[in-house]
Formats: sequence, C-alpha cells, structure tokens
Amino acid sequence: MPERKDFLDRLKKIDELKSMGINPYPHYFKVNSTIREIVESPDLFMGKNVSIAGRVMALRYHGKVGFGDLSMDNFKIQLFLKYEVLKDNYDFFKKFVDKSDIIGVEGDVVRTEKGELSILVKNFIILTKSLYDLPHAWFGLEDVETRYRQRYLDMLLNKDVFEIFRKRSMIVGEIRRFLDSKGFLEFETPILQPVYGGANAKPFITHVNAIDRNYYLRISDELYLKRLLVAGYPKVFEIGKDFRNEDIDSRHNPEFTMIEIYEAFKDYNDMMELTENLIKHLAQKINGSLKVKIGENEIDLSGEWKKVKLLEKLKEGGVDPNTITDDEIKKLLEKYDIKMPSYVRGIALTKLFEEIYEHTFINPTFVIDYPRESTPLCKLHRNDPNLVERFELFINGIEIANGYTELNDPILQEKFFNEEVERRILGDEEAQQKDTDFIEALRVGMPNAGGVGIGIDRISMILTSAKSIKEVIYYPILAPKND
RNA sequence: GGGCCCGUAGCUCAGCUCGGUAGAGCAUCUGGCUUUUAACCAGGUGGCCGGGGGUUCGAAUCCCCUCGGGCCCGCCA
Repeated sequence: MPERKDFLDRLKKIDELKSMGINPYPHYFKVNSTIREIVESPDLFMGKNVSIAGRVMALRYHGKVGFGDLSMDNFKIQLFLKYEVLKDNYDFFKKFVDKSDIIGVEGDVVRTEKGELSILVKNFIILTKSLYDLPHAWFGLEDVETRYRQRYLDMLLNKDVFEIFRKRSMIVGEIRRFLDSKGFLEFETPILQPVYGGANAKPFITHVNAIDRNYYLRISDELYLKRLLVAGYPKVFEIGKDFRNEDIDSRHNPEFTMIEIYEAFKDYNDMMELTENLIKHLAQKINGSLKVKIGENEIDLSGEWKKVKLLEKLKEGGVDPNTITDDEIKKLLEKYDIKMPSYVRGIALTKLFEEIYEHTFINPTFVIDYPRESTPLCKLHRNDPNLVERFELFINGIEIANGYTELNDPILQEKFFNEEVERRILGDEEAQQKDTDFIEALRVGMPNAGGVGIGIDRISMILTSAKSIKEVIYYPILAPKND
C-alpha cells in the first residue's frame, strides 16, 4: 500500500522545519485562556491579549489576509491572520501550518467586519505537527467502521459524538457525587475470579500463570460486594467493567460498565426509590430536563414511576400463572420461539413476560415480584414463597436496572446454588456456579440488605438519546481488520 | 447461529442492471486575491475498485470463496 500523499508532503515539511532549527514537537507553550472560556464570555475578553492553543480545523486565505478555525474541547474560535501584522511570519504560517496541526497563538480578541469573534494573531508556534489531513469537515466522518476503529477522529469531527462522551463522563462523575453525599463507599472487587457469579451469563476464561489455574473475567460484582456487607460496611458500591461472552448487538457489548449498589437494612422498595431518585437526578444534572426523545419515543422521567407486578401483568394478558398448565406454557414458548435448555416453570413465565412485554415499557417502569426460580440470589417474597423480591427497571423498552432484597439465608442460598448446578448439568450454559466461599461468608452473617445493578452504558444511551450501545462505548469491540 | 445490505481517491459518493482505457465534489499541490467562515478563480497530482480464484479476447461490473462492517431476528444486561 503506497503512503498517503498528505503524509509524504508533511514529512517533507517536518524536514524543512528541522533544517531551520524549528522543533515540530516542542515541549511547552504557556496558555492563559481556553477557547471555551473566550467563546462563552466574549465580552470579558474583548480587546484583551490572550495565549491559547488548539487544533487547526480550517484555513481560508485571501492574499494578504487569512482566516482559520482553531478548535479544542468542541469549542472553536476564528484565527485572523494579517500580513501587515505578521510580516514574514505570515508566509511561514501559510507554508508550514496545515489543517489538523495543533498550534499555540498569542494575539488580541477582536471581532471581524462580519462580526466573527476572532484572535488577531501576533505570534504563533507549532505545538504538534500532524502528519495526516483530517477527513473532510463538511461531510464529516460517516463511515461507521472508521468511526469505531478510530474513535478520536469521530470525536474530533462529529460534535454530537464528542458531546455524548462528555455526557457519559459527567454521568459517572455525578453518580459518584450522588452516592458519596449519601455516605456510600466505593470499592474495587476482583475482576479475575476463580468462580464467577451474580448473573446468568457465559464468561470469558483466562489463565493465571503464577498459580496455574483458569480464572474467569467477572460477569458481575455482586458476590464480592455482598462480602463487604458481611465485613460491616453498610453502604457500598462499585462502578466497573463486567464481561459476558455473548453476542453483540445494538444493546450488548461483551465488556460493559455496571454500577452495583448494596445497602444494609434496606429492601427492594428502598432500592427502587434510590434508583428512581438517582436517574432523575442524573437527567436533571446532565440534560436539565426529565424529558428525553429517542427516535420516535418521547420519554418522561418525571412523576412517580409505574410498578407492574410480573404475574399480574401476565394474567391481564390472558396467561394466568395460577391456572395455566406446563404443557400450555411450553406451547407458548414454542409460539414465541423461546428455547430453554431445561424447562423450569418460573423461568419460562419470566421469559414469556420478557418476550411479550419488555419492549412495551417506554416510560420508566419497574417490573416487580419475579417467580422464585428467576434468580438464586434473591430473598423470597415476604407474602408469597413462590416469588422473590426482585425488580427490573425498563426505559425505552430496554432493561436498565435489576435489583432485589438480597438473600442472606446461607442454608437457602446453598440450596438455590445446588439447583443451578443441576440446571447446568441439564445443559444450561448460563446457570450459575456454586460459590462455596460466598456461602461461608453468609454463614458468618450478612445483614439484611437491598441491592441494585444499573447498566451505565444503558443509562448513558437513555440520557444521550443514543440508539446503539456502540454510540456510548468509546471503543466497541470489533474484529481485527486484515485483508 | 439465521436473513438482508454494504466495501471504488484522504473524505462523501456515482459507475455495476446491460463487461470495452476508472469518474464527480470537496481536501491536497501550484498560481492569483487585504474581512472569510463549505471563501472564490485558474491549473495540476492522486485509485491493484476490501482480498483470492474463476468465466471471458477483455472484469469495479458476471460467478465462487474469503475478510471487514451495518441492520433485523435468536440468546443475553
């Protein structure tokens, strides 16, 4: 493959600069203002002398006068270059400063005849010589593959993409502040685990050479965070990556970010309240509004969020969990093309519910009180031992959060783990492993507690109106490229 | 895992139905121009048409294989 022409042209310029004793990658240039500050409060800066730095995004020459766009942090200011000010340096700029270079400039904040806020450049320095021209600014970078493989170009050229990731960063920071203000402590639990647990998923397997054992990349943080409750911390959380070796689509990436929160002496009602308050707080802080539009869907986060009991909803839809036979359920599974490695009534009902109703919950909806078999880590419902005190939150038809009143009975926990092991033997690859160390911890005694996991990527999608999880993940997983 | 679509210049795309010397706009390069902002005017450079194989006198175009990507479905958060 021949080298790009822009690359070769710019290499020549670098050689010329060096031969003149000019370092194309100098160490330091003192800035005293940012482009953002000037653009946001032009009156404060008008007529003043400033030193700023940024990337050259456009150049427009008109003989002995020229204009450029200098950009940083998604803010842009015009450079105003005049021969009568710069003299010989004007020609130097014209010859050696290219689009995409990062430069520092010193000059006065002015407005041009057309009223454009500008820096009348008096001095300038090349800070980073770029060897590639940027993709065309007007058409932007639309090739999806290039956008994901070279995300920095995507962010540099597509302002909305830049803002999505700025918001994502703000969301994570705001979550930490919110929980900190309520007295929660953040912990970092193991990512490499000898036994994985806390969710139903296929794991990534790795190997720890030092002890010659296969380990797993965690699929959730749950069982380690609960050990912290045993240890005596009443309010804990963790924000981190989980890894699930499953398929990729607009809502799933094999590595994704989750926050899990556990609080002693609380139950799932408290955790729903916490979740609702947190997400409303985020929407207000990030977007200044509790309304979000995603595609055709207008989502309203205000008001008290709806709670729907899973079995009651099924019953309303004509599937009465009290009277329906297993054979009838199996027929429905077939009708909706749902495959189960081993038939378990409660799981079958949950899957039917998910298939029929999940996508219909556009405004935030808590689905509560799941069949007992849907998860082995949840406490039985206080009024019905066939149910567990579990909730899932849906917004825009996708699952955003999952929480429960945590199971802290070590005897029951061991029994439920054993049931999972049986299901695994029957071929369910996503059945959970039995974590005997965790049972040991429960025998010491874990306070009654509520817990919730919230998908950070998913909530970022909601708050940035992103239609695909790839739009909120910096580098979504892609196959390596070769010919 | 199944179905549909896409890959041509640095970027955005046409050309493919119906095979005949690889195109446009922008970017880049060279001139010109002292208030532009998709600047403008004139001229030039730039491509193994994702990769491999086949059919053919001749393939970007037809056929087969393969790589990468997108969307939908299944499973999953």
